[in-house]
Amino acid sequence: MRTVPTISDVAARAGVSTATVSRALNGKATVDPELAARVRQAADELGYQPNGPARNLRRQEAAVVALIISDVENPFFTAIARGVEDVAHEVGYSVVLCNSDESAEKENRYIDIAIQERVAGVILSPSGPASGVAKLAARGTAYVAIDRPLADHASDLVLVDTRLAAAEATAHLVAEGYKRIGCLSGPAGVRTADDRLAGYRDALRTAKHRGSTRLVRRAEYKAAGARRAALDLLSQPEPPDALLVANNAMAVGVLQALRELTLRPGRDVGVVAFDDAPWAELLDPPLTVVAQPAYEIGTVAARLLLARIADNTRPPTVTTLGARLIERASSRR
Amino acid sequence: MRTVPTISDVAARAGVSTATVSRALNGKATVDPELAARVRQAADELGYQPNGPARNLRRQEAAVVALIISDVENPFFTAIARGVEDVAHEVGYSVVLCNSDESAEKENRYIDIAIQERVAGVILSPSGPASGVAKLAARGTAYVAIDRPLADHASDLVLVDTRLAAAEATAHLVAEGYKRIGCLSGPAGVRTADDRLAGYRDALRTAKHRGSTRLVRRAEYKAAGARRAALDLLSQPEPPDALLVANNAMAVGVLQALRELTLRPGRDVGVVAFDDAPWAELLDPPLTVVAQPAYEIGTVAARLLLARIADNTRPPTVTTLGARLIERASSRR
DNA sequence: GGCCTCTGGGAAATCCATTACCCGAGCGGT
DNA sequence: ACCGCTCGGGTAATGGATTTCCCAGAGGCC
Repeated sequence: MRTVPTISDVAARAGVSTATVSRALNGKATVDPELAARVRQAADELGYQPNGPARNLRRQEAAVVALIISDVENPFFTAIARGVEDVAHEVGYSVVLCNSDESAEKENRYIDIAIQERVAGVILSPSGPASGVAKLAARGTAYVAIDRPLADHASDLVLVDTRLAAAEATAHLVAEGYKRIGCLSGPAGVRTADDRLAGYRDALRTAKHRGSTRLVRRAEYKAAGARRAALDLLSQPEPPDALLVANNAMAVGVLQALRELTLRPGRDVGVVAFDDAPWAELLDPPLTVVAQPAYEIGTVAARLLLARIADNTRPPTVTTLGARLIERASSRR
Repeated sequence: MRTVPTISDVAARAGVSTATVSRALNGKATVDPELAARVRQAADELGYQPNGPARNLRRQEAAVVALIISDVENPFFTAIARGVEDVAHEVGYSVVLCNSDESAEKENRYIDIAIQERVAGVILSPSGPASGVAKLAARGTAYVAIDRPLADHASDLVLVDTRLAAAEATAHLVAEGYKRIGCLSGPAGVRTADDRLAGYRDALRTAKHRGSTRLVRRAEYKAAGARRAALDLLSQPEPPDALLVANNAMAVGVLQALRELTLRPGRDVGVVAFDDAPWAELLDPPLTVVAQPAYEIGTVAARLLLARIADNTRPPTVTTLGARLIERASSRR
């Protein structure tokens, strides 16, 4: 079992002190260039890699940001991850991605780990308002919430105006002549789900449509639950003739249900779903979607986080991005 | 700026030594239950969270495994991530997900970070045979390669018999009566891409079909390149009447191209693509796919890694999983 | 009762990089 | 020639948890 070289090994080999090695390797100004070169060479020859834990222990902070998202398999969140990563890397931070799976428990576990590892900051999509972020705040760890707001208003927030987007999507269905527009949203208590439902209701009210609880269902943000809910909605005596679907995964379930009932999107049941995906336009008919600026959410959140890492006393901000309705044929008769 | 409680604060409050606090909190056998309770209470009251870097420094290892994948946005890899996570969590390890983006440079960067942070082990899908894993081996860090083999045979490998799967898929197209079967594979040098192409050729040979380089194109494992390649392939004088497509993202590009050329999958051009996705059966016609056991790759790799963390002298193993052809209508005339 | 063993728990060494502090050499100014 | 300053670089303190080593006390045995 070979032993890993430490900074003293490098120092010995270069004939200098460990302090000089540290300064040279971290590019501190005041090191003779020739010495610095000798140090770098010694480090290379030994294959020296600084011991991260020791460095972080001393520095009291790791050049790492944690990104806690609720579903790694959802393209919306992976696009956010890309945005965060791109910005973080520019300034030498690494991103570790943690999957909370919509479970408050896993989310808390990852928050604890983030605190223990003394990461520089955390970006998270909180599973609920009673989130473990309080611990981050208590600790003074920088954090930014995305996609869903937090009960407290102590930190930065990056949101999408999802209520407005839902209203626009619904208004679009109204304009296309659908009469009994239904809504399939996520779990009660999940803010995006509540907002999308509220936006749907806003638009119905504006259009003087009669809403009905018979036209609304809520389910997990997943395909299976959405499929069951859609089957249920559509097999009623007076079924909806259009559906607003609150996310990508649910859209899959809804489209499965339509297929099982041999109903055609568009002609038989208008469909608009949240979140664009590469395959949405490959469907027949192509799926009308509300495209959320996922990548941008990531970049904005990352920049806010970096600013907050630099100065945690800055006042909290709320950034609200717009979503864009992409009209395709699934919402046209 | 409040100061974070340390183990000595807990020790003082519980009226014991730091050694006892450490033992109590880590569930070591030999601590008086009453004392242990007092320690736990003190820790709770102070909101004590052990300092990870300090712990890892002392332990010389963090209870973390790094998973380096080549594309976070590819459902194949996110499914693997789930598998790894599920197994790792059972035994108290955390998983950090790193996205190498098919770039050897980013991959190397993440390997360096993994080494520096002294993670317990690494699971990675190597971008190429000349991968930075040599550093892991030199360091004695446990690692497992997935999806693609490594030049050395020094560690565990979890693969899919992708050559066989490609041959089966091609044979299926032959059986369905397609005559000029083309192949769209990933970049040369990427092992999965080479294997899939080889399997395709195996099957043509077996079926006594004449292959032709005119029927083969290679592109990045992404939609855009695949779209261009497909347009190119299909606008030749004697275009293919069927295509084997080497991954999920490429399938999107191919289907876009078919749509642009108003060619219908199945009837006009048979299509089989690697990787199943929830939306594959929503297409019209539904897409025939080669479903790789992604989740299982993750669980198997994680278990191998844990075994190797426990004992790095165990002989290297190669696990080859099978893929399953799911016949849908896109490969039927 | 005396001696040995076993057990719980404390003191202090340890992990390794960073950095505060300090010292000596060299240089310019008078 | 001397003083003071700057600059490069060494010494040693530091961060916080774990773990080795050792001791005191309890209990068992003859």
